[in-house]
Amino acid sequence: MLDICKICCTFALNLNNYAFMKNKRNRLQVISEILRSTVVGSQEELLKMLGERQCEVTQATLSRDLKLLKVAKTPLSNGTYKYILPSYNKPLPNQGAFNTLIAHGAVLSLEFSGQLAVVKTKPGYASAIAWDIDNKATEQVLGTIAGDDTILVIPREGITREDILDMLNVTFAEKN
Amino acid sequence: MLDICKICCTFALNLNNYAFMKNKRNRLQVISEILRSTVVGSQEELLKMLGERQCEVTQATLSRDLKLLKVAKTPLSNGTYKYILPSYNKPLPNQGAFNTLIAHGAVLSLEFSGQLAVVKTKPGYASAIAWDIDNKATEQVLGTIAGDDTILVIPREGITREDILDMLNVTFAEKN
DNA sequence: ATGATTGCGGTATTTATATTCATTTAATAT
DNA sequence: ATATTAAATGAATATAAATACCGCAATCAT
Repeated sequence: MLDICKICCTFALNLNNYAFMKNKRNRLQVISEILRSTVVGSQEELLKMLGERQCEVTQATLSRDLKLLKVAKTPLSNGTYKYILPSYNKPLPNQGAFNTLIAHGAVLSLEFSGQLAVVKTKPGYASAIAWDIDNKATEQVLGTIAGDDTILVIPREGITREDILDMLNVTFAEKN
Repeated sequence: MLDICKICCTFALNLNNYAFMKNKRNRLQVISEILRSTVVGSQEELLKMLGERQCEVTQATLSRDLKLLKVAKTPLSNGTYKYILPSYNKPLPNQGAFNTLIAHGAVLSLEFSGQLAVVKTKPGYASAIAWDIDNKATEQVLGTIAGDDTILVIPREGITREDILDMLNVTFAEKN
């Protein structure tokens, strides 16, 4: 007897309309967005930002949310701290070049063989794209080896195909 | 007037002899090792582990150390937390000749993923080093694939990580 | 319906972490 | 050596973050 909660449903259909929403799901979304686009150094700070976006909660809830989202707190070089989303929903810094290449059809295919991934590219493009992958997915990828039109991607230990797919999906998604 | 601190020098040469060391440099090293090999959820916990390794400090110092090392605290799926090292100061997996080569700068790192090993080198060095490996380690190594700055080493079946490390140490010992 | 169950979220609190301040220790210059 | 400067550290404290506890509201099972 599957019955869908009307409220949840409503919100599910309005994921991007933050104005009048005050449920968890949306809040998590908002938190993600903020953390993706801003350097936030404490929960209090984040709390304030949430407030500005009509998400009024307490620090306790925020702490729970961050735990749920697996947001890590990491020191920065400038002596401050930053909350960062886990890699699979982390923005790839400087997405420009890589996506442009995809958009232009430089990346032809992606296939897996066991733990390894192979990216086929237009001739000559491999090293350029491999460099991008190296730099944007250091968390998932141990290294890449590029020939002329083929890149071998070696995921880190513990990284699943899904992880790699997620990582690339984010990238691929951006092209549209 | 460049004069090298004798103590630092000593310690630099004895990075693995923790027994009698109680300086910062070493402690950071120890902390790295612990975090690399253990799930640590709080500074207190880490503090205890340090104590067991003759690094007795206070939480204050530890906090500063972690900040220095840019260690992030991240939630795990099981509801606990973990301190994680940033990827760029990940393991220099062992000591010895190979590390000397690392120190000399041509080989930047060696990491394993499953049965495979990936060697990172300075740009342009990969094929040269791969060639050496190919020729001197046919017993352990099935083959290598070199890009510009990355070598994929494919060990033969039954060859352990230890074997590979030993091989590399032997192979590169002669070079210095 | 009605009681059970679950998940969310706030308050108060505990626990954990960062920092200030004072002191010691080590490096550098004289 | 000795003085000077800088780095490292501990004790105490301030700040930040996690959680125990409670109540509420929504769903579920009967």
